[in-house]
Amino acid sequence: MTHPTYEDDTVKAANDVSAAIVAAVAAGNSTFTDEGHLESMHIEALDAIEPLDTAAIETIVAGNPSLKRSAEDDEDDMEDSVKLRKLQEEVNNNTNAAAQASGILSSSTLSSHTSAHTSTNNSTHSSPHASSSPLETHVPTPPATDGSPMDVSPTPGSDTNGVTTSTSTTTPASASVSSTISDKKKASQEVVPEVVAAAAGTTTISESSYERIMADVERIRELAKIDPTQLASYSTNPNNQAAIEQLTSSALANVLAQAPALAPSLQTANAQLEQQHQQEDEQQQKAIQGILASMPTPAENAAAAAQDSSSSQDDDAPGKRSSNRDATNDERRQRRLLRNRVAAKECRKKKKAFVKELQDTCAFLKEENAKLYKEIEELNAKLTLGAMRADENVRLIKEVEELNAKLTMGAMVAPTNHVSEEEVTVKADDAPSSPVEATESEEQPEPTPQSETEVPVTTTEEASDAAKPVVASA
DNA sequence: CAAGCGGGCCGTCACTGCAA
DNA sequence: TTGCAGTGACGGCCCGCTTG
Repeated sequence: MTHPTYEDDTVKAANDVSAAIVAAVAAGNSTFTDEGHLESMHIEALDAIEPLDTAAIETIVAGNPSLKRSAEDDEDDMEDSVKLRKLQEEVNNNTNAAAQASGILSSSTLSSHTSAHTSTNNSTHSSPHASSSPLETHVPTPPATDGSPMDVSPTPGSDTNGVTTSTSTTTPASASVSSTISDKKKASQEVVPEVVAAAAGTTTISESSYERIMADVERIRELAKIDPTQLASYSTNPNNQAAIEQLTSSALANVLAQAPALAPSLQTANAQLEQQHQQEDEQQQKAIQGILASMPTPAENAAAAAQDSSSSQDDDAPGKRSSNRDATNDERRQRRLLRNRVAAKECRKKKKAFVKELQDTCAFLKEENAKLYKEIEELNAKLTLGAMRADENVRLIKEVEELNAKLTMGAMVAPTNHVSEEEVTVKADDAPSSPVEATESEEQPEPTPQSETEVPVTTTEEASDAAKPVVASA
């Protein structure tokens, strides 16, 4: 797992220490309970296992339960596995973002800060198998963990559960660490508090994640009681780099997932960068003004004026109209050209900004247009559906009218064929007196689309009943 | 690998509008 | 009227890409 934004030396320094820890574990010194172990370790043992490959390291680490990551955050748990993949995706994203930021900052004086940040990440995110150096076991300050056992905020020279967190100040052998690594460590330690502060002040790390991280840190510290010289000796073997990177990837993903903590620092860096650019522009303007001011010296002006048989007066400040009168034609031309160069630059700059703004506006309008088109399509679809329903209603109404007409026709025919004269007489007595009432009573059972299906199955008697008033009125 | 081509950047010229 | 800022136009140079 290589992070392109990390400075190679810094990564190497961090990986060197981590690799040495892994090597020491592989050599059998997996339980370090006190400082005595440190002194009792043999460098020869480390030298013997330097050619250790990735598979061997994983086998050894897997065989030691105390070194193995807990099941809750290992691949044994499918859920965590999925989470891990997500975290790794976030890591990639954050790495890209950091790469961009680093690329931006690399051109400025802030590059050292950026690289220090990233290197700090690399050192802090190590897994127990490839733990970071005890020289820089700086852990993000836990969010309000009063008296919590997880509160392992690093204090140089302080011990937590008897584990020395900073061998650079407590272990005499640390002096033998290579100067290159020491320089990198110093650079990292200078910036670590900023990151820690940013992490503690601006981000909210979930408790589970924090516990996982702290568990890693604890394991790291247990493994970290190794002579730095041994670490350095192991780290010199390039064959171990791949194994180190592979082993650090898991814990790295855990902590890098909290990378938003770096956002405030990156924003600050960007703001500083913009401020620096403004200062550079101002300096450039001042330089140009200085050139303009220095070009027509009074002596030269006097000489030129004498040649031109014109009066020689004291030169005024640049920009004043009287100054150019005293300058020679060539001087005036040079000054004009210089001003025009600057003006042309400004104009092009302005033009580019304008074009960019236009492009942004165009992109925005395109997006907005697409949204509106989609909305129009939706509304048209709704309209079409409504029109279909209206047509259906019209069709149903017509059908009802036709059925009513049929009923009417059937009723007109029915009395002559099927109804006896007596019934007609009786019914005629109950019939409404006026035709208006007859029509109203007929229309009373207004057929609805739901009742429309019942109309065709109306019996002849019902039909005749419905038609009786009509017959009576007729 | 050299030639051609296109794009970007820069310097310069010419012109316009504004202000002293 | 004069100086100056702003800007379009033009040409030169450089760089990257494509092509034969």
